[in-house]
Amino acid sequence: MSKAMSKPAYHHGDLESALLAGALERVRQVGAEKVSLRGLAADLGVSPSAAYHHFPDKDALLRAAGFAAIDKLADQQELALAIISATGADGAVARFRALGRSYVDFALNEPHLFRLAFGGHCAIPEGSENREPSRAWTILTCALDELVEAGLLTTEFREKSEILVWSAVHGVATLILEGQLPAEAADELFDSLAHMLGVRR
Amino acid sequence: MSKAMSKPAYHHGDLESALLAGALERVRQVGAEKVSLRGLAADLGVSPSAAYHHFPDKDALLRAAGFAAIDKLADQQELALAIISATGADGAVARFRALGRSYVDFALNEPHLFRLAFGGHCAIPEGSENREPSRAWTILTCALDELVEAGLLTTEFREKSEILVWSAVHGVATLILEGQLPAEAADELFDSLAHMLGVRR
DNA sequence: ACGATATCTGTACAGTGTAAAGATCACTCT
DNA sequence: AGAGTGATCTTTACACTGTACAGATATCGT
Repeated sequence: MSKAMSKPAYHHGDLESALLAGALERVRQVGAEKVSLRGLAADLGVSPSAAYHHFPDKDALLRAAGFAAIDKLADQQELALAIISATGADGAVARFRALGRSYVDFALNEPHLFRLAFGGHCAIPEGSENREPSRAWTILTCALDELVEAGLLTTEFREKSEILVWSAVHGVATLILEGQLPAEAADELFDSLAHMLGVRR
Repeated sequence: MSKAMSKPAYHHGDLESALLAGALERVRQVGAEKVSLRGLAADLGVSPSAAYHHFPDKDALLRAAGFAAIDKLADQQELALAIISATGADGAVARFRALGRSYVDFALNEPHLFRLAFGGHCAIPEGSENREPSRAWTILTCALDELVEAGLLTTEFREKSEILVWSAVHGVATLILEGQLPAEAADELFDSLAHMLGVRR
């Protein structure tokens, strides 16, 4: 009943989390389409088909790794928020900007993880009414709430801003990543957003 | 010296464009990671390794197909512009909105092509100074010019809008496609953009 | 007409995902 | 404690993949 708790178990330890961690790291290094289940199993000292007792598919393993990557992105965003707070940079605008920066930095520093997360492997199960908002979403809404509290953003305009901001930041990250926009585009975008939000009376 | 011009050539016709068209169609139907070079060759009545006289790699073929997909997207945008013009909808805003719609419609109607185009297969060769702007870019800038001419967009704000608008539309398309945003998010985004641009004095 | 060259075939190999059946260990129940 | 149960892993095997290499074949320039 206990799964993947502590390190020593019996045959291997616990393969499930080892597979997940290994897959995540391998994707991080060489990209999702170049990781082989067999190679991963070999590195873990386990037989080629051992993984099938923990994941129905290679795709299922990669999907799990993709969700872990999404989580890593959220971690990094929270870390960026913590850092900017410690730095003492006052404004809610600074925090807001730091969020955007950390998002595109993640995309550029970990392109394989970013593509794994948003490249079709982690599509949501389709009929999902009870979809809890993703961590990225809640982090974003909190930052927007701060802007509203600071009087920098109209309440009426706030709700519309959610989708706009997330889409813009995500879009610029992927477009830079795929070479469709130069790297400087990110800062220009942040300028536009700040100008656009901060200028509201 | 002539490559891939007219239909009848000698052994097969011209394999190069047949391979490209076949790859594009197969990706369209089942997704890039499920097309096999061998299966494609078999369907074309050709030996397994025939493709290697036209493309150095399977990846090279897929990359070529990806660029074709990008072109298809641009085609669809121009078609959307033509339609909205014929409809007689007056404003530059309507044209602008039609562009956005066609972009996310393409992503949702042809998810596999969209992912092929922006999923890492078509990254730009890195050191590209003389990068001519993509068709999507020029189409977008033209639409923005129209908005400026119509007096709906400040010239000062226009330049910043380019990156913002493209990023936002591309972002919302991929986020919807990956299930991170509901389909209605696209229209809400367009509202935000229209509000944001049109409201400028 | 005749080489030169581009195009395609045949064969082969290493590597892949995964299905099926058997082995091995931890744990539970009496 | 001892037997059985179920989870975990191994072995073996199969169909399939991308692609290298050595020839065959048809086309074109001269």
